[in-house]
Amino acid sequence: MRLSQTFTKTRKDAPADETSKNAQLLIRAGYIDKELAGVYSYLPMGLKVLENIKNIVRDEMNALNSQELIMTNLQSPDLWKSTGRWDEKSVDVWFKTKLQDGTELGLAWSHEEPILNMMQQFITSYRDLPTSVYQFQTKLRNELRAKSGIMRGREFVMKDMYSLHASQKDMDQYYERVIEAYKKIYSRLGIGNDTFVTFASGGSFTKFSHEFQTICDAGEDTLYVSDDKTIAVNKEVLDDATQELGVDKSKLNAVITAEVGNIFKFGTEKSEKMNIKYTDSDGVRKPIYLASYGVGITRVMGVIAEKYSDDKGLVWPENIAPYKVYLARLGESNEVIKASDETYKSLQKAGVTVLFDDRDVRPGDKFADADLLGIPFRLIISEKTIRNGKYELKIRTDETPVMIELDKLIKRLANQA
RNA sequence: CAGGGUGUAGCUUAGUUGGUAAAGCGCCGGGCUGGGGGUCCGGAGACCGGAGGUUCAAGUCCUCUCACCCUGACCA
Repeated sequence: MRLSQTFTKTRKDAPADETSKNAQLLIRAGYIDKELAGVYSYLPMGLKVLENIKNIVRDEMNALNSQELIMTNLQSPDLWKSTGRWDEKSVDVWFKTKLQDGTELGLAWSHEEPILNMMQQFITSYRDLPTSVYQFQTKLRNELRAKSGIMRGREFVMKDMYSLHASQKDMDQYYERVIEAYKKIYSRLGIGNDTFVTFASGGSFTKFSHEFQTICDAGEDTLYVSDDKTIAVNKEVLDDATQELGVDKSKLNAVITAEVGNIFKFGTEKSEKMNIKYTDSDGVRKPIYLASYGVGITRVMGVIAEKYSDDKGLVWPENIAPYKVYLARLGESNEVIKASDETYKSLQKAGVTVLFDDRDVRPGDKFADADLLGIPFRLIISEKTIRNGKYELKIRTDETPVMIELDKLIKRLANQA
């Protein structure tokens, strides 16, 4: 993409009404725009980041043989009434609306009931199990208070997966595979080392659920972690969980974290309430075992923005950066224009995503934008680099650049997909 | 939802005891520049969140209201 053709602009000042680091940086860089409190639009480059995160998650879900679909945002109250979750005393984040004829509708804050109801049409026999489906969906939640930029909004993107099984054992085994897949996801997203699988409250269906919590100052949770990082317990279940695990809680250290994923087993509780059943090999109708698995996609983006940034701006991990290279042309001579145009084409041809700063602005503006946007590699083409016959490459996190030949450069950048 | 705070140009802000709005950034035109948001000249851009009230006169005082932020509560 040529920067001269993008409509977004960077800015020096963050809006006064944004105090969270993630929103300040993302708005300054032109990745997102605030529409309402807790409601953000994703602009072209922000969307690229979001899609990159989704693609990593999608990849791992597909590897679990889960099938992607997409459910609706308008929901019928009937299903939710069957599980007692239409009542605002039970679920206090509902947005509710009406059709013109007065029929009540709910706006999707979750999709458990609708997705399971839909699945019942197809899953009727033990031969149909196990199966697993997932989606990336916009959830609408009437939170009393939105906060922390895109980390806790009233409208956000979530990946939710649901697995259906004929037995507890099968569900347990799949659940373990999902934990491993989640670990891979967070590792590929660049936050693996700071993300813990934790024991958390299981709500009414199971004693504990597992949360994936990432160390982040802007987070809302407190985790107690063992020195070797193998045990992590959410504060809300500290006493119960340490007792269950036989761990001395005084040996655990508190850290502030943000919840980036939550998985839990419903077992047969929910399918019994919703009457979701299959016919087993013995001809008996039995409730389906269910488990569900979420990843807060937009929240992950916020957490990464919080964690990977410095005083100059964002520092995207390579896997999710909107572009891999920021190609800055310094100078407006025909020679420099020609050389940079050619490099732009060569990189694209090699499959390297490039944001080409072809604007006629001062070098300082380009350096500042390259840093603020957080593109992993900055490549400079100028009279100087042309004279040297080499290109100047700087990694976002490095202080000093290196000089490199084009073929080596392309090899280096193209190999890092 | 409770408590606290803030609304003035696209953004960040200033605005005195009430007298019809000022600057920086950004934007437009031009000059000098050209490796870390440079500089100079000229210009456009705001019915001061909204409604009502007090007053000869309201950005400023009063009432109501809306929005946004923070702390807490809440958070399958």
